[in-house]
Amino acid sequence: MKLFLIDGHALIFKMYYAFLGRPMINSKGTDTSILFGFTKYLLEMLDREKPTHVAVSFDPPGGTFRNKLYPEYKGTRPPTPQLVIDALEPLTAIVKSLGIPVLMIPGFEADDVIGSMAKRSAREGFDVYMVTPDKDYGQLIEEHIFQYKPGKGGENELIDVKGVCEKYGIQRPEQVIDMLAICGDAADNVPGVKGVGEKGAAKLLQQFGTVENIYSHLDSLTARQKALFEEAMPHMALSKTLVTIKTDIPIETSADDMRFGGEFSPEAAELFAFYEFNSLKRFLRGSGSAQAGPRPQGSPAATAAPSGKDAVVSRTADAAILLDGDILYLAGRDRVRKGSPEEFRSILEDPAVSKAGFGIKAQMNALARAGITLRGKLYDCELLHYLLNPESSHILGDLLKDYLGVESGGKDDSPSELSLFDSEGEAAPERDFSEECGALLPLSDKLYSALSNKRLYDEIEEPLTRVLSEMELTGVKIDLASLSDFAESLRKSMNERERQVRELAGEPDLNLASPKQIGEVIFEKLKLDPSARRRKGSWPTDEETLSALSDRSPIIEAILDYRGLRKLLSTYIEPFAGYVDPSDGRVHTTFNQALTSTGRLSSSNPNLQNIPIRTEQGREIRKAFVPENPAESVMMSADYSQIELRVMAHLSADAHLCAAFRDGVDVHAATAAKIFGIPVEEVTPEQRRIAKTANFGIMYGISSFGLASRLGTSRAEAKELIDGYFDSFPAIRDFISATLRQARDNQYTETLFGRRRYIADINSVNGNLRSLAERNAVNAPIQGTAADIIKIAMIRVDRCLREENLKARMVLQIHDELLLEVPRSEIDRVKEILIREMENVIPLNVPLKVECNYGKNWLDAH
DNA sequence: GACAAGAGATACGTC
DNA sequence: GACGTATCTCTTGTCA
Repeated sequence: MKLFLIDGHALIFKMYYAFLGRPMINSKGTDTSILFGFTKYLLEMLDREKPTHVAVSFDPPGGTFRNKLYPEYKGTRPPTPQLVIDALEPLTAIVKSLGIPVLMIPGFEADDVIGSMAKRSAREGFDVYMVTPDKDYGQLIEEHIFQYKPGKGGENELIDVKGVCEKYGIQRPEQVIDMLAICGDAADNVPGVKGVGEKGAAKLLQQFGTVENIYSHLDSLTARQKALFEEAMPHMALSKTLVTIKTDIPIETSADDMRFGGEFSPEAAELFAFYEFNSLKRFLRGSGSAQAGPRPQGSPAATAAPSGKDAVVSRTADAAILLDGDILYLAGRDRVRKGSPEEFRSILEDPAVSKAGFGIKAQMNALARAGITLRGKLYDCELLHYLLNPESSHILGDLLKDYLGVESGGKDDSPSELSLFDSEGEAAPERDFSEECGALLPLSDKLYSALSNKRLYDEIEEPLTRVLSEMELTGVKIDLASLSDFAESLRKSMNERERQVRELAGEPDLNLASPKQIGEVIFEKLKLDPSARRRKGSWPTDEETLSALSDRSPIIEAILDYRGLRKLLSTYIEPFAGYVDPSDGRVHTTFNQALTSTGRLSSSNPNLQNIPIRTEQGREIRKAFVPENPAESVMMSADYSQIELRVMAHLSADAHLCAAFRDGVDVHAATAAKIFGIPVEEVTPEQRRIAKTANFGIMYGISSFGLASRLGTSRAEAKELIDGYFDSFPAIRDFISATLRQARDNQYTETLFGRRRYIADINSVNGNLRSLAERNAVNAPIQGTAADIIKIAMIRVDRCLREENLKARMVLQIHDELLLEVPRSEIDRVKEILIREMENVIPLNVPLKVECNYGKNWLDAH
């Protein structure tokens, strides 16, 4: 892993001087020299060095701790040129638009931030490159920390431990501190020992090691040197402090926040157009709709740069919106307005006005239905809070209370009614939400500031909202006519089964849907299993229990058949008619983006993520998912092959599992070969099945008990299998222990992209709770990373389809699968896009593999 | 005491 | 491991 930490101020100054004689002025008369030079240098460096992680640090406005220690610090410098001051805000916006976090901590200079981040990251296993011409950084260099020094004419110098020691004639890089303290620094107005320069200092340091040790041996110095050092004595400690770069300031930004995927936000294109960086546009390949044109009122800088005074909570959105029925509330920082959506159309559609809100997707859909496109960056408090803690409840009233101390709501409102836009989409009648809307701005500021990994919001959840909104609005066509034929035959079989069961039971009025009645018949009347015990006062009649009794009586098979048929009819067939929108004949599900604890989406009203596929009869239902016009379009499905197992292979870096995926072999068979210690050709289907169950079981953090029940073996055998598995794949055992340790220490686990799930019960004294927590702890990063990956893929696929003006539309996401409706003329192109974008979301230790097929309906698309 | 609404349990579909 | 839905069954609330 390669982390580039860029000293933003140093680079700004470098560019200031570089363009001093020949400024670049754009068509609007703005001097863009520094912005252009900086951006060009940055992009070229990224392109050349291909870092995996990047961050830029700027000095914060206002003084630092050094000024407090020594008011004359940097006191001799001429005032900062206005061009440099003016460049800071726009550069912050540009850097952020390139997907690079800006590190700025009040009271500390960029070098302290970089020093602390460099040391921390080196400990975390990074090779760190500090991009700066400043010689002070030499003190930070160590085995995995380098100084990357921009030189003249595009040449860059890489300084390592050996390099810095040779340069100053010292033994250790830390001695740079002593060196600077002795020599002083005219630019920073650090006094040092007057009369002793680099050469003299190097000689003394070679002999004595440190400034302190020199003072202990003053008598060994020449008389002149002794006098000079004695004179400098009173301020030497201060000099040393001033030149020592801090390496221990806590920085919130995590490694994942700095991950650099070469993905630039659409704002980058807008900014490049605005500043007329025409020659740099080539770097923005495939990065969003570039809407050229001027940006009003200085946004996005307004949303980007934290003010020096209030850096803890930065301002996020420009306006807040809240749509309640036909009333739109629109809040600025000073007042709230109320009116019809149409009255606020221009603001709603203005991409330069960022908006705070709560549950924005539903409101975006409602606006879209009114012909209004909600544009601009969104700060959805529900989503932000979901990222902060996915498992807590996200209720606006509660958030206002918890984060702002605002008791909102009229006297008549019970707190639960404050949950706006619940499934009914209905808020309390005649309630005025002005107060809530006004509070959304400070709330979004706080939530966003509280987020440790902002990229997860900025680059995944926020852009995904629009994609999901589009998908919901598009909907999917269901061929009700074909379903009704199928339903008729199912109903016949079901009724026949019902008749059989009642006859075999001798109960003409038996309700087969009642587990209570079924239990009584099986265990009390027919006594099919005398050894069975009631659990929690009722007889167990689940499929597993009943299947075990299938040879005792034909009634068992008939009951199970009945249940299967009934499930299909009542869950997947009969309700569909009610979900079809009469205006377009399509079903519009709702994707809940802020619900699951792992980061997956869920689908409801209806749930289109659990349409049957396993059984022959169930699969039939998928035939009803068809394109709008079969002559023109097809259904296309693209699904990740074994994504969670691949994620586990990556996270654990297990050599065998990774190799199996890289070689493209059957992983379950390879697993079996390893566990059973036999050549892969000799693996039997049964052994493969066991290995497959084990693979999934391990991922779910399954217990020996759970595995035994899945495999239908004893706990002892299952335990043996697990042990054998871990012996064969020790890296996975290590991964699980490390994950559990992390969960115990932090109370949370994280996905590859930094999505957190809190594991509250991980240290519980209740064994059951603790075991469940442990399984959650292991499962969440795996399932969650897979969820992050497909979310990113959806955003990119959506972008590609737009950029190429394709008519193909995503209609469903089923966790590891995307379903699209694709015009026949676009089949090849869309297939190419799907495979490319989905497989290349992020490079892992193993390849991501996508299967893509199409057909006249969803079933045929597999 | 009848009825409705809500909560919880059970079962089962998907990934 | 993560979900959503249908159904039954029991409890609680409301009204006469």
